[in-house]
Amino acid sequence: MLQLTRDGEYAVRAVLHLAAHEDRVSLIHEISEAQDVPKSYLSKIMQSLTRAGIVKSRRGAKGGFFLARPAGSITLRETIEAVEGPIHLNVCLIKKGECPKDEGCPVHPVWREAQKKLFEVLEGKTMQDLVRDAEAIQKRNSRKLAQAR
Amino acid sequence: MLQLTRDGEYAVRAVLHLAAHEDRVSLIHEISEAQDVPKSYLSKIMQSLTRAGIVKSRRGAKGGFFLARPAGSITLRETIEAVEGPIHLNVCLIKKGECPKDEGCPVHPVWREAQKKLFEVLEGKTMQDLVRDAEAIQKRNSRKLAQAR
DNA sequence: ATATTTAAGATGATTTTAGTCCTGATTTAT
DNA sequence: ATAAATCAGGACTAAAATCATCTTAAATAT
Ligand code: SF4
Ligand code: SF4
Repeated sequence: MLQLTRDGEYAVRAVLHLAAHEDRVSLIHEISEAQDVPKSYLSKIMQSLTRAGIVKSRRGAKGGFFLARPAGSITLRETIEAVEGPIHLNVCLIKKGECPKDEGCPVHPVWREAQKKLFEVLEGKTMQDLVRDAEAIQKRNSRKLAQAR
Repeated sequence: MLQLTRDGEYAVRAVLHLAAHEDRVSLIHEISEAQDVPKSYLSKIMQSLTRAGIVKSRRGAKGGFFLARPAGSITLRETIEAVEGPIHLNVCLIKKGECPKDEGCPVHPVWREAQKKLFEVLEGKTMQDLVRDAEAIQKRNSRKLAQAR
């Protein structure tokens, strides 16, 4: 359907939450509530993110999740690909020869270009950028609210 | 999975075939063989394309399919959307409020930008362009073959 | 020890994908 | 008129993906 799955969407929310609270560990329960993601589902998402090396976890009391690397080094693309697998807008972008027509196909280069542009956008924003953007939006919204009273 | 479905891929192949043979009607059977698309599946695809006003059909002997409009006015985007429905890279792009968090979400604008870039690419090539590109590729390939002998 | 917290795997309902097949409607040729 | 050709529409299906949930095991702090 050419649309992000819940896996990808939830992964972004979770990593963004960790980036916004980089100073401490966050619990599944807490992320789930704050980001509106089903708890047991989120548990699976976090496992993928951990295996992908984007977040780290500690089990047991005082355990939880935290970023494995600085928020400024984590992009939307890698967060999504950590849970959805590599993005390929069309089968012919998986690898050469995956579509038997790729050599002489005039549409193939168009998909390559489209995917390149998509990646540029998804790699252009780090989690740090997004946390800052969120703060700016918050500020703008409360200013608007103040004006409206 | 953030990937084009067979519907979209087959639709593009079919419309491209019609664009490359704009002077005459093409049969399901013929498109199916030339473009390597299952015949009965293609039949459904052509119905969607007809309903979307991209191709026209004539039934009966001497019937078949042909472009409803000049190849230069048909883009990849509309061909794909004719069979897959409107493209939305994430649910929040479906319409305002579809995701309850969209107002304060820092990721939302990123998806808007990504989709805009995708559309620019998919609208930047018409079927006429693609037919010409295909011819150019053909010429290049046969020249290479001649050199190699 | 015990309470807390993640890891891993099994399970399952629903939807989407990727097709097939059959019947009917329409057009053309004879 | 009739037969042949060709698309239109709908029913049907198998397999995979999506979106979860639940249970048990392992690790950690106190
Ligand atoms: S665009 Fe061309 S190369 Fe890519 S899948 Fe379609 S036919 Fe194959
Ligand atoms: S990116 Fe933001 S607005 Fe879009 S679906 Fe995710 S949370 Fe909602």
